[in-house]
Amino acid sequence: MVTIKEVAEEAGVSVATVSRVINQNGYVSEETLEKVKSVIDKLNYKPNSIARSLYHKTSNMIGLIIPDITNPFFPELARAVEDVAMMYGFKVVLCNSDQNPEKEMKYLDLFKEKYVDGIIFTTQSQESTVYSDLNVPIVALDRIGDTTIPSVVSNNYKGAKKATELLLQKGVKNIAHIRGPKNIAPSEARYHGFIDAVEGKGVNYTISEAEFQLKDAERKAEQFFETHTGIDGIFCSNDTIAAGFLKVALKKGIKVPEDLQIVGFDGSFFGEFIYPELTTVSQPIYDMGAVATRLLIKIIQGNQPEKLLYEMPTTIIERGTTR
Amino acid sequence: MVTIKEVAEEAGVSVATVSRVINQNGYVSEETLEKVKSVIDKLNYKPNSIARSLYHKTSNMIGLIIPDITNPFFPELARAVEDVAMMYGFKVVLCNSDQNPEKEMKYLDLFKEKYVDGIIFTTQSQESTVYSDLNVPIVALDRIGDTTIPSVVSNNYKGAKKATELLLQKGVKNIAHIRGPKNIAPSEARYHGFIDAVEGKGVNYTISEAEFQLKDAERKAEQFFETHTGIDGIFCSNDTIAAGFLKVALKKGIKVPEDLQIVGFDGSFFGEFIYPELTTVSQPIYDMGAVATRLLIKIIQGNQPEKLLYEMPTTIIERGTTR
DNA sequence: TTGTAGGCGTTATCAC
DNA sequence: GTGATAACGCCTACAA
Repeated sequence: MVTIKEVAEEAGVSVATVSRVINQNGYVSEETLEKVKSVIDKLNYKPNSIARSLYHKTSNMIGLIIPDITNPFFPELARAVEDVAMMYGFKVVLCNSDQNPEKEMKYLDLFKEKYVDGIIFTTQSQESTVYSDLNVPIVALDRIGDTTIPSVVSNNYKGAKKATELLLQKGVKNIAHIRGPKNIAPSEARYHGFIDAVEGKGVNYTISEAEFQLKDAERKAEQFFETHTGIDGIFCSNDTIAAGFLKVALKKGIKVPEDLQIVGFDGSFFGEFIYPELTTVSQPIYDMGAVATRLLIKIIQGNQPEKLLYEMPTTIIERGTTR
Repeated sequence: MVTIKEVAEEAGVSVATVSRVINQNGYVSEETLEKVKSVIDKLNYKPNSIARSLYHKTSNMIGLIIPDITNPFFPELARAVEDVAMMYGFKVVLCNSDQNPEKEMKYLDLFKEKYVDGIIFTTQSQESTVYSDLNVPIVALDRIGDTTIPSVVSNNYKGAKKATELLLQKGVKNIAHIRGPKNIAPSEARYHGFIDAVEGKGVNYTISEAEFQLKDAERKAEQFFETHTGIDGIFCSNDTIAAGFLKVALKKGIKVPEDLQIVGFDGSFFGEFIYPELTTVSQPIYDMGAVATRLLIKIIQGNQPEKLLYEMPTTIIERGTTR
């Protein structure tokens, strides 16, 4: 690694002058400017960002905490964060928390040590690690509750309500909702959306529960179809659950969408991989990541956010599992 | 952020002593040890890793370059790298190169600036950015060609051969291979595996090509089924292509696996999401990431790798798309 | 317009 | 056993 000192020597000037050239501040004569620039090129000098960080207490890095990159929801989100951060000259450090508060704390410490300029975190669980006193700009993604932190979420309640209404409007008479885990905020919101769509409408409905995992969904589906008959519409709390129920239904010879209609939630890419293709409530995942990142950068740059809650709209994508 | 100096003052000792306590080297009397430790706890002092990096020219960070985290192959890989790195006290910076050499170079510069201790890169294209002269321990994942760099790959050739032989053994008479792009090494290796399995065996075979993307695969599948009749077995270069072909086949009312058998490659998670479940050649993705990371850390710690090429075995997972 | 020097937080060498 | 102190690479008052 070539240092600023070497550049200075080679150019026959002081390090201060080189520094001025790099940072384009202070006075530098045209002549020395050219000279220094050419030496920088010649030596392929790149300022050491560690040293810079030490001085500025800033790193041009954004820390991103997600539960698990292996969960299909997050790669796109992470990608959006990276892309936008990149555009503004920030780098991203990505960490998987596994919803484990200890791991989360560990990463937060890491971030502080590394002088990250800001943090975006996505954690669907409701137990709150302490984010308030860490004195770094922060934005929450897909999380509600902590009303003091600027948040970007999609409208889970409304999306779920619309999805349920779609099923009813398509003629479903006996509807089921397979809800997600109780301690996960979006799952809760979707449940309420469903309830508010069916309550008082004179339709039969039933509620089951499954984890956001294929294996568990399949297991629950097996049980479900044995104990429930006559169900002709299911709204699942996410696409993974929907995929599990669809699979089991097909295996049992149930005709989809003729005899059973299914709607998922998320707009995961794999919804198009399966056949019939999954009708789903699509979240603007990439946009959510992009909005959150822009918001964070704004705060980093010293501007106050205009509002604390950014609710992003969901859209229904009608595909093969509804008529 | 509380600094070593503040701890020293509070404890009534010099920074040198505090440093000794933190790093557990040099002599410190039992008494001062206790004193300093308690102050560290009380002030919740964490050594600043930027300052450490500056001194040590080391960062406890590993740089990971992948083409695109949005491609289902990579999240698991990234996860493995992170998990193993974590176990050894390293952090991971993840970057998406989009197979773009410029972006790659940019990240490599970033890594050098940040004193990363080592780099793992995965790039399926064969054009080689210059990795040799960057003077940082490096390991290649899923890439062949540059024989000077320690590499971890799965046995694409052998897996493809086995997959093809499986189809033949299941009674397939008219077999097709949908190969991946020509400039991607694994796709090339799988092609050769297929060829070597069918050549001279007296079976009819045909070759088509598709991108590793669902939309393109579907388009190619539409064309394929129109121009080819009597095909009763297809080996696809990856699971995404297989998913596309399966979808179109089902749409056309072709019975799978009765009239058409399909085998994919990768062992992507979504193979279980579709119905019938995809028979596939599974790569030990997580293990590949883990092995590469351990290898890298070994090199970082100054040990020479025993060999330059680590070939990981593939396994066939027979599921619903074969009889 | 340019250079000197102190400081960012930590570690390691060398005195004491 | 412990404490100054120089050094890591860079930036910026302040001096010249």
